[in-house]
Amino acid sequence: MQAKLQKLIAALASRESIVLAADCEVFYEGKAETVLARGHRLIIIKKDGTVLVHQPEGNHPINYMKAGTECTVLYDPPKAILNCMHIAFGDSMEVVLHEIYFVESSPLSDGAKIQLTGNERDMSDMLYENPYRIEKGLIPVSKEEQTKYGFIDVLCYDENNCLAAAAGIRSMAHLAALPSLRRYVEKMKQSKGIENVRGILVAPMITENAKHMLKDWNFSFVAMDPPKFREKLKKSQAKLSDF
Amino acid sequence: MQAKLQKLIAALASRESIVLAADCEVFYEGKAETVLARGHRLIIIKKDGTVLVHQPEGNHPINYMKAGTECTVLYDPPKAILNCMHIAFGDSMEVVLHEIYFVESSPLSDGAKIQLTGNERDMSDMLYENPYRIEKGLIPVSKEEQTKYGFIDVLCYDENNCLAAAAGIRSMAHLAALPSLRRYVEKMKQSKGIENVRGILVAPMITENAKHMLKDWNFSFVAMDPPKFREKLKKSQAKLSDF
DNA sequence: GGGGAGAGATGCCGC
DNA sequence: GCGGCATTTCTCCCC
Repeated sequence: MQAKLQKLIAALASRESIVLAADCEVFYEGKAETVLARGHRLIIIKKDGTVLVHQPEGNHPINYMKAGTECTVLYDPPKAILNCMHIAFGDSMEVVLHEIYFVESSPLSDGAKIQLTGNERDMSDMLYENPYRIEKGLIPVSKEEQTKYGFIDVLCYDENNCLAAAAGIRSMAHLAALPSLRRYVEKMKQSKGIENVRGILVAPMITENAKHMLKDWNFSFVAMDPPKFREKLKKSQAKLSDF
Repeated sequence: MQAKLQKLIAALASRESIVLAADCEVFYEGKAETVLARGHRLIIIKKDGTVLVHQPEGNHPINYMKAGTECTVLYDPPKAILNCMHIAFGDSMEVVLHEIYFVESSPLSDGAKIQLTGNERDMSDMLYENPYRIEKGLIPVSKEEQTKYGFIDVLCYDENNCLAAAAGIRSMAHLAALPSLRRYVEKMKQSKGIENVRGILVAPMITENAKHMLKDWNFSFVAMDPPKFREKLKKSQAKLSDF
């Protein structure tokens, strides 16, 4: 125990990335309060002060502290205490270590950023670039307009010269997706003094409740999948072959 | 490299909890697609098939695979490839290992469940048990009614014998919190054939937009903090001292 | 820094 | 399994 604690204390001082496996209890107090009885866990301490406690199953840390946490170690035989405090957030976590199985650390460095495709931004771009996929004859006017009342993806005129606001959701469209579209349509009616502004929700799927609410408002739903990386890749390759 | 790979392969076969620190690239393909350039990371593989890739800073895994993932290792000098597949989800992640700094594993077991207080359930209980904190004269009728159109915390009659639906939010109340309350109030009006059903949102804080929307609907807002562990403790101690 | 909305959200519960 | 909703949500973007 003492040798492993020494290793842990040295690693904390050096600000390396640390992993330990231990039999421990955990107590958290902050935005909520939690108690976790004794069990075997992995504890990760990052150089920015992030602390994660992971059980041997499940995707999520069972307890965590965000970046900026200060960790101190107290040896109180036969147990040890890892004390984690985040002063600014008023958060504290206490890990009572009954046994340590291993401690490892390494001075990791990583500046890479992840590149992701198939998200809402790609959906929005696709709607603007291919309005015909929403409906024949649509002419885009503006894209991704951030208003005081919400967010709209594409504002268009339809073939009857009627204003239409289209909002895109990359996955299942729930009730929560609707108020911003509704708010925006209402605001357009008022500010332009028009009676008829259409609302169109574009998503691969929609829940029954959301469908009912759309019907109540006389809004439309258009089923469409979000673009994926391979499609984008194909498209950019096609463009290259044009030259 | 080869010795550490052997250790990794043995640990995967034994279904222990594994941690490795490595210089690696990561490619994911599934619900979206991601590319992560070379850098130093911690990789955690749990016995249930959860795989987490953590950069040396930040709370969240930069890449992950959920429980049920199958991992295989391929040695392709001078690099190695950790291949992670989740057939049922159609997800795959490839970790290209350029250098391994350490590999550790341990047969962790943990059946403990976390106990949490100060969440939305506690908020709901408090509203039902102390309706006077919302408004004088409220009489609770039902609690946490799950309806086809949404979720309501407490349904009451007020001192004028008017139906009032109260929804509690434990933190900042956003626009997204409102549609279910609205839907519920509308449904109550229709089903009971009543003109006047009140909607009350209870939360410690509310955004400006949500406040405006409430005003449009003639709903009320009541500011209230969620209960915390210490309060609950104090209350239960007070109850004990009654005897 | 606060507010609004998305996320490869995740996880839980209810039907 | 789908749907609705909470989460110590977290993170990004924009005012």
